[in-house]
Amino acid sequence: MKRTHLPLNGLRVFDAAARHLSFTRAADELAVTPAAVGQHIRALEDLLGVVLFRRTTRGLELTAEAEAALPSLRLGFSHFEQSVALLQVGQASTVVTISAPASFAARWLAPRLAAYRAQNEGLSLRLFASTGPIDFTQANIDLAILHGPQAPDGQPSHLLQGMRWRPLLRRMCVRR
Amino acid sequence: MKRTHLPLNGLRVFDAAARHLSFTRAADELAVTPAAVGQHIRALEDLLGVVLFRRTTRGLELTAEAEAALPSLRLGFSHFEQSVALLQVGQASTVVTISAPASFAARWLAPRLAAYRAQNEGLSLRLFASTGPIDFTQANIDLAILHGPQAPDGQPSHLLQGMRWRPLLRRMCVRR
DNA sequence: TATGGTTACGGCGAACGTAAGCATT
DNA sequence: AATGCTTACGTTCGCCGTAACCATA
Repeated sequence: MKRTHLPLNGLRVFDAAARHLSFTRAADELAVTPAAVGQHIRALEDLLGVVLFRRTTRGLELTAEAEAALPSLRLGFSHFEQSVALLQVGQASTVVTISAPASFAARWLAPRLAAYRAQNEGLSLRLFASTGPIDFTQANIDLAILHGPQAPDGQPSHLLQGMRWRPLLRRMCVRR
Repeated sequence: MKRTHLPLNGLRVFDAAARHLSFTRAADELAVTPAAVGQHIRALEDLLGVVLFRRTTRGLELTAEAEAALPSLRLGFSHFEQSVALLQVGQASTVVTISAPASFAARWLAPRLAAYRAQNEGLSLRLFASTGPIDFTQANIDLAILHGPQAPDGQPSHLLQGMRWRPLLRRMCVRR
């Protein structure tokens, strides 16, 4: 089946139900009702033309087909989790990415940053030298320092040493 | 991020957009509009707090974070595809699973089946000896042969040699 | 002017919950 | 009775399309 048409949500429900061997407990994990789980599994079985579970009066048993497919499915989820984890590297609260003009970064910021780093064990600072106007949609910047006559489009800025220091929050924060 | 909360559909859109480096072409692949793709990507970026694409006026560029996450994401999809393929083993039109009483299978069916096999190169027949009443929700049976005074719950059946031969189609077929 | 991403808004259908039912222990 | 899957039915909300907008080449 082509990637475009994979029943992703159905597969997730299948994985949960198979791990718990119970629609009820799977529903609990997924924060839905058992009926919703049953509907997903039924839809998946109908779509693929394969019975996934033998329904016994006390719980479930996996069919041979389901058993065969589960290892790959779980590998798939593991890779998805890893992928999202990689996306969120730099999102950990201990990593801050700062953009600043190259000269300012070198002469003013870097020395103070070194001291700050020394005092904050475990805090990771990434420093980017900016070349032009900062666009928070262009990179994953947490904090930008730049200079100019005025802050663009009314974003909050603070005067810093005769320069303007602009704590332009990244979109994640700005948007509640 | 926990498996339960992975934004699966968003990740699929991300994968498509990253492969094409274009929301428009990704939308084409996914059979939706570019607006829908943009909405998914935006939602994913907001959810994860990560910018995935630099929007240039002519197309897209991947951010470093996105670049780092893509290999795992694609591995994940590959495993999902393999998993579904495994589920559908036995669904290929060249594989038919037949359930029949053990004695009937051995004495009547097996010899004829052998001949039929010989005449139909590439057709794979799986034969299951049934022990009790057939329940199509209990296994992945394509065709069941059994005997008794009457077919259960009005499912279509054909008289076969003084026994009742019941072509109880599996759910996939019955339900259009 | 053509291309392509962005935004606002409204409609529709899939997904869900509720509640009742059924089978088994 | 208690557990647990199933089914019917009504509702809701997420996804999508439309259409207008904006920026660049």
